[in-house]
Amino acid sequence: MAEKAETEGVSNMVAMDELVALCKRRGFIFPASEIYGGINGFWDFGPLGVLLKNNLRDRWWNDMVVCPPIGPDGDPLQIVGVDTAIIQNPKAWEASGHVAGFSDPMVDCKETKLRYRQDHLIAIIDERNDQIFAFYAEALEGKAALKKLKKMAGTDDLEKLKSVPFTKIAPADYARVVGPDTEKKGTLTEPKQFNLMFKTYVGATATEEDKAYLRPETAQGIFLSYKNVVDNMRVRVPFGIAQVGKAFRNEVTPRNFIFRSREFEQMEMEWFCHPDEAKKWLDFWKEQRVGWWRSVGVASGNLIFRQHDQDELSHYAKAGLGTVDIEYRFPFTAPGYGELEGIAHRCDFDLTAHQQHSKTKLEYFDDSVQPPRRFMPHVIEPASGLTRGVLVLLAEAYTADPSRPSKMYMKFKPSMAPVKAAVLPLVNKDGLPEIAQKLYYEMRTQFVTEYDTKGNIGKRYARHDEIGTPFCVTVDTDTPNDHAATIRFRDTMAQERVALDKISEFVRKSLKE
RNA sequence: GCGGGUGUAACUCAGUGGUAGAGUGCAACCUUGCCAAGGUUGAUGUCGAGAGUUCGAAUCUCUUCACCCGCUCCA
Repeated sequence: MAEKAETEGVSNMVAMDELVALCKRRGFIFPASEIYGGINGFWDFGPLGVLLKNNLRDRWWNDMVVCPPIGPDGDPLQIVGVDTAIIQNPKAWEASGHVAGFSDPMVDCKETKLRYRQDHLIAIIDERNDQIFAFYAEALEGKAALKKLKKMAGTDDLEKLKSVPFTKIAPADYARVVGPDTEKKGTLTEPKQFNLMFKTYVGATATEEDKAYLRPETAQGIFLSYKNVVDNMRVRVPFGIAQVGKAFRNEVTPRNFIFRSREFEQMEMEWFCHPDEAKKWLDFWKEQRVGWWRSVGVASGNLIFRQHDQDELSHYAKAGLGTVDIEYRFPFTAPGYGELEGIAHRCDFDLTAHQQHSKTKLEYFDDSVQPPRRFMPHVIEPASGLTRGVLVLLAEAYTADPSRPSKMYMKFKPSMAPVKAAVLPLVNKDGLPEIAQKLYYEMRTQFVTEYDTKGNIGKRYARHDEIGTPFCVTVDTDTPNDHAATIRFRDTMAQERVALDKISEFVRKSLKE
């Protein structure tokens, strides 16, 4: 990957295996259940990883709920937070479309070993000899497809061919089907169901009637609590409800470290607004969110917007203004990009669905305008992966530097860094530890600070480079006399001498940037 | 799920049937007085797991698990 990235002119891109190794070695992220051989698609956050994740989460929560942005009208937006149950009434997932839509029947080709989504295929039926050709919808337009059709049909006359969705073909007829990438008949297997929702059982008896699901997205919990929030919290449309929490998906193929795992964490905010204002808010949140990612230290050049094509839109977004993704240039996608956050116009899909299924009125009555109006709010949803965000921060921070002993350092924005400062006595004697410890006791009450006396000073700097500590405070032999210590900056390795009683303030200021 | 690859110490890896190794890291002490310096000492492995072949398996066979790459999937 690193080589590929370099040839494409992408500089400073870390190879994933190096990043994964660092994450393990320095306590960011471990394979889950490793002593039992691991478990596919699950990862544990180690001591540093959880600090990093919490920093990102807290920042999001602060910028969404505690201190929401100023809106287009110049007033602060109104956003409240919730923390809903991971397991809800299973009917909620029927209403949301996940029970039906969260499973994609797939067919495999025994000949070519390729796999196809059944609903992505088109069947061309040759009525004269009962042959059926399966094609990828988009591949049908090519000349090669035409050529293949003519060849297989044994004639140039294609008038007799009929096209139907492949889902209409009964598996019993698959023996007559020629797969998309082969010329043989009968190589496709029966469709297999891939249900991406985790099932569980509520109650100790665990019968089919007790079946429930682990949420595949946190958003539904917000829609389910929407009525309670509106009824009890004096919120007025437009307003938002935010939530951070775990979600679970039985991904077909968990891949790329924590990028696609089966248990992950989402940061989602549902913004409820009048249908006529959806466009305005979609544009607002789009800019707001990409700006936010920049503010936590992601370089603009590694972020792009990508508008979803009509046919890839989620079931809830088909009718609306679409979905735009904020994508990041991950090491494994470079020079391309991978999804980090989706900003979707969910229309009134969810509230309407829950209103129907639950028979509970969810429409909003707005009497702040003349004449008063009743409507189902539309939803603009900025939904990002916290877990993916952590991966972005890690990939973004990894900075090669052959000139320093560690050969690299983690260039976290100081406010995101797991450890903000380290207090290091230059040598572990001559009264230095006592002074350093006193300083450490003061600093640790304000931000995550480590105190380290082990090994020579170079080794300690190197270790803190690897975990991305932005400031190392070194108490040296002059300190007892001048009551000052040096602050060593991670990114430049430069040093600045600062009075002991000003050091906390110095670090605190730097963290606000 | 399919195909290919990998799996040996915390990390990187050597070890092709005969007593499990190196470097780094880690721990202790000494030395050291600002960038992984030096010295002494020390700990760590069911060689991913299970079964088989063999007098004997890290090594050969089978099964399984995990990770990586490709396909597929990714609300």
